[in-house]
Amino acid sequence: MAKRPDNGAPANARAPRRSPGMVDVARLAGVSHMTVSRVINDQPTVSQVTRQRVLAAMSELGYRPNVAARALVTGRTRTLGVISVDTTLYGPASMLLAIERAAREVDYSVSIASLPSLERRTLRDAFDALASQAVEGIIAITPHVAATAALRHVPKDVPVVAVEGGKGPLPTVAVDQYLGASEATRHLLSLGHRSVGHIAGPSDWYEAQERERGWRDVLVAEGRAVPEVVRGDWSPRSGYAAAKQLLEKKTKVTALFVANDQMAIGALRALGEAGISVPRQMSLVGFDDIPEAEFFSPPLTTLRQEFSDVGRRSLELLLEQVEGAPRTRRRLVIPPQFVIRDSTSAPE
Amino acid sequence: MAKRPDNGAPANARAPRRSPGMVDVARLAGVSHMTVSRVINDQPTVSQVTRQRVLAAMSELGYRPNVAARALVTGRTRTLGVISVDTTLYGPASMLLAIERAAREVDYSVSIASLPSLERRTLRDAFDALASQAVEGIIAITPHVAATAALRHVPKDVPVVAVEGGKGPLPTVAVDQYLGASEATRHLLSLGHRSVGHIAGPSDWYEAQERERGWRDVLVAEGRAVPEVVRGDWSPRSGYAAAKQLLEKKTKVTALFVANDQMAIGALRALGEAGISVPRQMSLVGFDDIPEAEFFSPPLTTLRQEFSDVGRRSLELLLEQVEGAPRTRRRLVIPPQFVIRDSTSAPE
DNA sequence: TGTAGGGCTGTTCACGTTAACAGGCATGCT
DNA sequence: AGCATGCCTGTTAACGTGAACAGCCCTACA
Repeated sequence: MAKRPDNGAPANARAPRRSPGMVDVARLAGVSHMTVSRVINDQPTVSQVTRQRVLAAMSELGYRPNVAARALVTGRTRTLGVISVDTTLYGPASMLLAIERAAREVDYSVSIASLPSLERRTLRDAFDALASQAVEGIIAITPHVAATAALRHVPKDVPVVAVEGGKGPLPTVAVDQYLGASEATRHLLSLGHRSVGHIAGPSDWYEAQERERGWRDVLVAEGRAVPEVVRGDWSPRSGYAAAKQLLEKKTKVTALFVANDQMAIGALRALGEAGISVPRQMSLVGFDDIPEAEFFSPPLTTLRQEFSDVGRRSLELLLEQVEGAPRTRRRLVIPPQFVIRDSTSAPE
Repeated sequence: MAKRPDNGAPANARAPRRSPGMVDVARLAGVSHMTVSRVINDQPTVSQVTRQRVLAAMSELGYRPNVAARALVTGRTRTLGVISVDTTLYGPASMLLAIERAAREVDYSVSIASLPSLERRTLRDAFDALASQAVEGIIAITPHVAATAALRHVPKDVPVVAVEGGKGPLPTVAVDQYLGASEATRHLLSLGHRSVGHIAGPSDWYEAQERERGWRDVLVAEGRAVPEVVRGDWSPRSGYAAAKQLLEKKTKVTALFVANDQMAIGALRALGEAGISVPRQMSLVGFDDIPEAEFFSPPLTTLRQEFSDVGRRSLELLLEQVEGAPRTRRRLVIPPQFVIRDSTSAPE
């Protein structure tokens, strides 16, 4: 791209010696390059003495197998890709971490591609970036319904596992958001609250939809009023704004189910500013159990998602496809864990 | 590794057709594979008509360049590696995200390797994992002093940039922790506090050391008493424990500089439980400005680190090395930004 | 008209590895 | 002794791409 002269520079300090290859090792060990290959790949048909000699030569030369050459001939890269939304969020970050750890354990490396926004175009870009690297499989942490939908229109020549995606044709790992939301709502009702308000996540997120649905269904089933939903974008700031907005409404409520912990801390702040005491005047339940939740004021009742579990499971599912059976259409659902702390109580 | 029969299965539904290569495109377009190569690499010496024909053939066949073959012949992989500690923390996660975005923009892909613990052995493993993939450069987000030290003993054939590492032989990008800590401490003193307590981070973290040093130096310079430090591990829980421990000590203090925001929320909780009002009876300053900090009760005065900036800069530094000059020994220091909110005030 | 030169295209080779097959050399059996 | 067998090792041929060089044709100029 950049035009350089590239000719008038005789000072070729670029590559004084290129890195040693199998032939170099072979020469030093007095064997053929093929024997070196066999040693590297742990094939049993090499005598102990030869193996030792080769090993010695390898370490003397600081030999490293050339992955490109290997990939070229085997057609396998032992690389996996992870597509993820904003990896700054606690959930995606934890999953990514777990995936990488588990992958390295079985000798796969992990490439990442983040998703700046939620357009379909963007998912394609991320997918292509990964596919161009010849990853052998992709885990898509794409909680937007739009993104999950876009996943269906993606080339089928590379295995994909969706995490937290809606129901689709792909193997999926997800936490049971609906169940968690139901539990939260039922818990609040059982404490004696007449109804429960809801600060929801962005409407195009699968998780937000499910949590809202779980909440709504319980209220309806129990014959309670269903207050109007206020919506945030998962950020503490939006939770703050949502709670403020909620307080201005006529519909008074004594309990609030907030779709994630970050918004909950914003809500907590807004409630504090309005002089409303939690849980005395308002009960609050969050979702996620981020490490901070236990130390909110008051400590937050919430639903714990085992993100690292989700990450590990999604990798398992992916490897199944990469190494084995052609198409699994499994959907793995992991229940969240209800953690009761001090932000919920009976109404005054 | 796994022994399969692999012979008695005539149903070879494995690879009905292998993916098309340059020769296939070339044949379809009626040119040589070399012309296809030229089109792909945007070389100007291809006529418009030919180029169009090749392009058409490529898209008809769904051709994707084979990165392995390309890497084999060029010796370049256009892959970068990021080694990072616990990417669940807000800082590392933000940097990783910024790095990936910036890298993709210039057509590099990013592989990750996490660091389970802080032993030197582990850093070597991570480094090796990346090096075996033939990454062209590595960004090491390794705030442990031990890890940074270990970085020195790493093969020199691949460019490395250290992020938040101590002073060493490597190019480095870091936030000025010392400056931030000084500012925080001076701010508290200027409000009228006699001295300032400190909840420090783990002693083997470079950032923790610098923040402690900045705090201590200001106290000493101003001739104030230097209270004993209590140490946490960055987690909210440890901040909670540290604050509790601090309250039991005889040395009473009216202001506290906490080494990060997560510990600050733990401390806030402990203070709350002890009936100590912030900022009336105790002023508090954190570090990082995580998104939640603004919504603590009360909103936290803290030092903002522009993590995405750090990430972007470190990538620039790395690319300089990868693509250009042989050895930069630059150290880029970014000042943090002091954000005053409601957790600090004059003492009662 | 001859020829130099530029624009465009093709041929050949090398990159470092694994797959497939071909031995060589003992050993053990008939 | 002859031959099969098993263990170990080597030879050769891909894999798909880019670098280097060679050559074609057409134009411009002497």
